[in-house]
Amino acid sequence: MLYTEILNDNKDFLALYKKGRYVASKYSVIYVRPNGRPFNRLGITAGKKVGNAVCRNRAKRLIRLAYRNSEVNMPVGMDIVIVARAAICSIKSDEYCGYIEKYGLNDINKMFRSFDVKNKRI
RNA sequence: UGAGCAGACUAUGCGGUAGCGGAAACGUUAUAGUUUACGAGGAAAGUCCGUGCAUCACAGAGCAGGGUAGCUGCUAACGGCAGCCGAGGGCGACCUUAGGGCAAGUGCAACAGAGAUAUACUGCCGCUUUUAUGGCGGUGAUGGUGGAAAGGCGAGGUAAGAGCUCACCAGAGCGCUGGAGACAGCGCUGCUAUGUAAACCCUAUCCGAUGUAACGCCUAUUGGUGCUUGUUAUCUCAACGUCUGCUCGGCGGAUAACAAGUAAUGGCGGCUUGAGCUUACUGGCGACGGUAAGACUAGAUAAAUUACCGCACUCGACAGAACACGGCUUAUCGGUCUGGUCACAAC
RNA sequence: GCGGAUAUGGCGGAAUUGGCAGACGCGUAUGGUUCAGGUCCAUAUGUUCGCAAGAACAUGCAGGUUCAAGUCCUGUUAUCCGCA
Repeated sequence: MLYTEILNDNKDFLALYKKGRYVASKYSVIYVRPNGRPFNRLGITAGKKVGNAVCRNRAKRLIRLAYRNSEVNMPVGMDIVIVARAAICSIKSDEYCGYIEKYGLNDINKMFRSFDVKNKRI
């Protein structure tokens, strides 16, 4: 991945859930927060509720694929965590990629701008 | 042809495009990049057992605690497997089986019933006496209760009865024969001994603890903290710590101050060449063993096998390695093969 | 990776050494009390079959031991928790 590192630390996850903004949908929940670095950091969560190990792995793969496909259009300098939901196992990858390109990108950009405005005011 | 039994194998296939993981080669000061081959399972799962490996402790003994339970073998080991024995089921192929001991001791057996591990309500019989009831004695055949009533059933016997005697059957002990053994067969003795050990327990046998986040190596920096070593001071010879829960016993004197070293964090190793795999021959009824040849075939650290397209068909189940291996158990769409059995029909 | 606990009516929650399971409380339904409601009192309340009497099945699920299992043993499913 081009501008992206892997978000690894439990502290960062917790901070995101507390202070970040989020968009929920049927398949996933996206949390976003600016990190003040020249690259993005991506974390993926697939909890026990999603399904068995095969399901969880598939969810993670789909999310990584979708992120890779639309990475070019993303803003830079964000922490992003995507939480998988149970419905993601039963759909094709096309559907999820399409969803991310159509709605997810929009939402992320919106949220990113809203953070920007806040920072300028301060 | 139908039904049924046992065992083995397999786990959609092929092609294209893009992508992921570590490895090798090329390349670069170094990144980047390019190419090549490789890249989840029969259960990878549950974690129910057993091993290896690593560390800790080693001075051992006893008790406690836990596992196993027909015999003989196989194995690194096992609670696994194979063959056999006993018991039970099936017409049969075959299947199931925690299958030592209650004839060492203790406990428990509700309700019902006279009585539940030893007695006597109704009976039956004998003797006695106020002759219509009581007393004494014998009896466990009769009645009902119960899961179970003192081996079963028949005959003899008796006042009535009773293994009291006898035949057959079941059980126990002893002897002989066969077998490696579990056990089987035969004979004799004897007269009986309720069930429960998946109740405590007894017998035989096995078991140290912790798990690769173990553990080893390298490394940044002040202070505090833990550990180790050295020096000094104080206290004393029985407390404290440790060795498995306890006891005996063993080992370390203890506390404070100062100095030096070390650990944490991160990285690397551990990490995959193995009680392994394939093929051939061979020993054994079999589990399994032996010999020879060949190949190297996942090793990640938020964690890699995917996505899409096309074709084919029977339309694709359960499901994803995290130190490794041997089993067991559970989940599973189907398909293929092999060997027995029964029924019907034909020859 | 390692280890532990729990499961009983609609809900909470009993049932001691195996011995009549559905105690007790809440809830629900019906009736009474009241002008009306609440409170209070009484009765009923697992499922199936049955006119009824009653019978069968019921302690997460599947087996086993026992005369008898919620309780003992084995396997399994779900939920919850702990350690690192």
